[in-house]
Amino acid sequence: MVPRGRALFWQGEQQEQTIKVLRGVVRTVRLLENGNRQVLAFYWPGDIVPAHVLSRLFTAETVTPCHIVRHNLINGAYTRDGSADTDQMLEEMLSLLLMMCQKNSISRIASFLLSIRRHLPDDPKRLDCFQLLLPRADIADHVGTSLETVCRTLAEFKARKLIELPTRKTIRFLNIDGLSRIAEN
Amino acid sequence: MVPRGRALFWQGEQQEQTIKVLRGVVRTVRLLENGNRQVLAFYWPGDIVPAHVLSRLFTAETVTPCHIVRHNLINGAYTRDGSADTDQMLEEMLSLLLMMCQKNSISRIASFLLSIRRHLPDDPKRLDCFQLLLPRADIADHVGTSLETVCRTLAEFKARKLIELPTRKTIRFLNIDGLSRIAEN
DNA sequence: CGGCTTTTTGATGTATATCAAGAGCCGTGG
DNA sequence: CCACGGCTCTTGATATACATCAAAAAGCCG
Repeated sequence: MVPRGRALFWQGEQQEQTIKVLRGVVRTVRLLENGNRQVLAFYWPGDIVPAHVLSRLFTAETVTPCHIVRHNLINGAYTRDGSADTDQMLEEMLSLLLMMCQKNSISRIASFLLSIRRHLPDDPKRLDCFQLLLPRADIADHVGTSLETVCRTLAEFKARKLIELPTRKTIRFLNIDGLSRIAEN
Repeated sequence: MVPRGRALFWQGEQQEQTIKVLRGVVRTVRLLENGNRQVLAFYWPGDIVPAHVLSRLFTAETVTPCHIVRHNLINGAYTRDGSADTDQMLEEMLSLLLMMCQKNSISRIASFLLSIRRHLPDDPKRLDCFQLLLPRADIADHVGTSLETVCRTLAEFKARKLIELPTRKTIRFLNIDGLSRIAEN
């Protein structure tokens, strides 16, 4: 079990591994010259972090406490096609790029919510609710705004009855179509 | 010779080729849902457009009249490692991403100018001047602003004596360090 | 020389960053 | 069990960079 906020590898250190997430959430991050962070992607239970292709460019960190398995590429029984990892990274970067191309943050946040929806674990306490595991700052650094804007946008979605936020880390989706329309801009 | 404004391949049509630029400039472009364009990259004489990896996602078009050679991957004498093309595309997407992460367009445009500087052909008529082959709209769609902002920013660089613009399509760099400082933000 | 495209510049409105202060939540330790 | 300190989050006020609309100027080609 890896506690939250730990680095799994650092930007620049070459990895010969692949990391599978069993429980929790992992993020890949790049530290920018101007001091800002860019979150490339989040990895959910079942996802694979292709460490050997990412590690040159990104740092991986646990967003929550995590269970992970490291697969050694050299001698381990590694079944994946080598190009699959590169393809996955390409896909991640493309989807981030397309997100960044959307002009206003409201549609970026809407499409982000839709994209993570299927991954969120149920909230045992509440019906139809999910645990929104990510801090606002992480969302902001992924979609390219400030965390204040994330807050305000979520508040606005709530006001428009697109979502509910029973607690800060709990979300209920009320109107998926409405969110989709906003996401399309 | 391919005239300007022609498509070399269309987003979605699978290519089994690679395209080498001998003269002129090529751009790869993606049409976005909201009607906007995103220019992924420009290709200068000597550059290779890895058509077989890009063509699923991007369209390639000539920015100026071009001389190109198409290399067939299947039976042609193709010396490049297959993964080199994927790597190149990754690099292109990463550099675009990092560019989009810079918050203000002034630094994006500064770093863009610096990045194309070495590729620009000399202007035979003027000393120390280069032919700025790209239309403002292409620059805008690459760095993610409006073409008006590109104009104003160039005008500002001129006012600050960082560059000169003897004609619309001619540029002289007066203060590279100054531009670099702006690029770093 | 007209007519077309590209570029420039101006005026205006707006989204969002930034600064700031307060509120809610959580874990630790008394 | 409560109290305290430190986080994260929320909300407000303000400033500003930039998009957008519009019109004029410059360059280009037949």
